[in-house]
Amino acid sequence: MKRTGKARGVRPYHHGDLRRSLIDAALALVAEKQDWTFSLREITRRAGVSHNAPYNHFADGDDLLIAVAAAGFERLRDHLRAAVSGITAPDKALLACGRAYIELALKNPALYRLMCGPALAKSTGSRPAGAREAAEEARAVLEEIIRRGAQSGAFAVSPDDPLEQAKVVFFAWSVVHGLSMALLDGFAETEITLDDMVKEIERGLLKGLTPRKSSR
Amino acid sequence: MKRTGKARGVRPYHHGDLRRSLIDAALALVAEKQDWTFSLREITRRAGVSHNAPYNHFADGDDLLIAVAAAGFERLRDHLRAAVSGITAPDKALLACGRAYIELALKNPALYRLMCGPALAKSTGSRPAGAREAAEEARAVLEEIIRRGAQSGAFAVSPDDPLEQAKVVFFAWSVVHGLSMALLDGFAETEITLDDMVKEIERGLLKGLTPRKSSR
DNA sequence: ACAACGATATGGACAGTGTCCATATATGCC
DNA sequence: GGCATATATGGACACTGTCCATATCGTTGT
Repeated sequence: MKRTGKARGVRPYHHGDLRRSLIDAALALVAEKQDWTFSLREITRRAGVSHNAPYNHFADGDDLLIAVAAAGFERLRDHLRAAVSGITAPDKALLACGRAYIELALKNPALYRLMCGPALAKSTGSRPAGAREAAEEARAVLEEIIRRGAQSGAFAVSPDDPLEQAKVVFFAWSVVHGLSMALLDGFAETEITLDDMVKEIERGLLKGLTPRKSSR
Repeated sequence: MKRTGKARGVRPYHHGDLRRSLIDAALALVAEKQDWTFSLREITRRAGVSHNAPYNHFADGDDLLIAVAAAGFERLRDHLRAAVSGITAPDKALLACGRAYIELALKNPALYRLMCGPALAKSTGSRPAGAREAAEEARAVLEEIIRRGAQSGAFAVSPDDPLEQAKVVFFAWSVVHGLSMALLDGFAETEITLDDMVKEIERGLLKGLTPRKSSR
């Protein structure tokens, strides 16, 4: 059963796929403790390896956490794709996308915070391939919706101005991100449900606050 | 000059106001390193005290960080108040408030992250008086603007429905928070300026995306 | 004024941590 | 087969958070 072996680099090694095992162990710890201040050694204990094993796959502890965040973005991407698949109306898709995003963030707050914090905070250069990539693919879901809405005339966005579309994408992303974070932070003093937030997205993002037929 | 001493509890002590000194030292470290992973002992070194001194004022390291976050919210509150003072038109005030918020967040990203992370993440009970208080006072600035806009008819919000107003406040806060974070996270692939964001707030929050005179 | 007391700071100690180094062991290629 | 290299292990060290006992100062009651 010897593999001809072209040194792909990303396959089971001596001890199995330890890199993946470590990331999974860390993901489990984040989910359990809702925190990522656990020690690197705790991860190795859970994975059943020596306390020095990670250094063959990660530069240091932060590097491992970045990889964990990357895994989180992959999940987000898949979740968003699944949520909007089959929905053709841009406004419906936008709401479904926002709902799915918030849903996932609230399901594992610590992981979401981890994704937003350390991983993205560091200079963009040092991020492993998967992280930036998955994050951009997640955003691509939203981009596609905005683009379709601009072309169909459902959104008040010029279909021929990519920069304007990019700004709207940025804004829409910020809205759901902000909603998620504000809720995570317990910033909603009043009881606010997921449906309330979707309604607020509809109201605030689609319709705006300025009266349609002003009384002036 | 002896004070009659009614044990107010919040005045210079034996060694001066060490509690405040420690918070200031930590604030300085956060600003310098743009990170809060430094050790408690490093703070004590900078403050010139023993490595055990903090334990007379804080339960543990996290407790100190929470106090640092509280100090950050006080700054934010003051900054917002200063930014909107004297602006009467609700829509102008809203934009000025958002601009000031983002401005401050971008000036010290690490502090802003700290405020949003550990401090607010923990259960609301354990937070020191100042934190929640200052955060609510900061939000009160926004609440006031929304309330005025609702009453004057500048915003499409019922002036008699506090819950509706609360939701709009929540949404508006989320928007600026999300914009700040998205920018901090380097999420804007295209070059986006502060003015761009204010314009996007105006467009997205006030006017909305749905065409006014739809072509349907 | 003075003594007793509580609050505040200090130094010592200990387990746990991150990371370097040298060493062992498996894997892939010839 | 044998060798280079990637992968895992154990030892070591400085550093950290936090507990404990001790020293010092401020306040309060009398």
